[in-house]
Amino acid sequence: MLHQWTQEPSEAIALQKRLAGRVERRDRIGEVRLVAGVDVGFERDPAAPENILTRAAVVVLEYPTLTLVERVLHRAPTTMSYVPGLLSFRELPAVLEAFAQLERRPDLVMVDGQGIAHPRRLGIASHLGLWLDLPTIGVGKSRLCGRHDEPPAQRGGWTELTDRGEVIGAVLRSREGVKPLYVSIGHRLGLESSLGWVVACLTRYKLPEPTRQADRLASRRTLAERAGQRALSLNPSDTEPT
DNA sequence: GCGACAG
DNA sequence: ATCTTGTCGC
Repeated sequence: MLHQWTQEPSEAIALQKRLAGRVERRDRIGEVRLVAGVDVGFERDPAAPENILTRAAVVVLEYPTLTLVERVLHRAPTTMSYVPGLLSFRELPAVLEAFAQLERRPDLVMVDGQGIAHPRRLGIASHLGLWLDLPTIGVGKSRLCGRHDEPPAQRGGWTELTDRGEVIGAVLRSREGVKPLYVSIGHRLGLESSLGWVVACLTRYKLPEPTRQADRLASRRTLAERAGQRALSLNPSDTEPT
């Protein structure tokens, strides 16, 4: 499947403004048995180091056991550079290709990035939710916009993330002693429910299992890179043996 | 005009 | 996001 997305900032912004009105901020979700996690990473093309490849990772976990049941890693040429606020236009094409390769359709999707906690209320989690017509949640590791107080120190504590007089998300302490997570509505789930699902998928780490597993897959070193690392640790010297 | 700015 | 080794701490 080929998705030729707009690379024109003005067009992308206009589209975001139109789509934002279609995002559903209330619960519209059925029984959850499969939860997906999405994350994207980048790597240099081994064949042509001057080119950068986008790596879209999607994992599907069974709920509530959080057992991995499926995973897809899709590589595609990177078409657009990173522009704050237009992340989905850079990463979604590859993510959609990955979803197309999935055998099972998840009931809920957690995305590494913002949902409506975005200048035009259409972060990558919301954009993906609309495209797939699935409930989604934005789970970001840092802030794009909005203001907030420091969330309580204990696990599960959270404070509101507000912007222009509107609550656009929550800043959640997913683990003690670590930077909080930025949770926001993606699509078809309210904020309280979104927080509930994220907390329900937390184990012993900072990230909930869906995005943590997707993270591992997206940033996993390639076989060649791992071979290189082994060579380095065995060869404290400089050049690689040929 | 001056900062801020998911990944 | 990615480039990168060791290091401080539970």
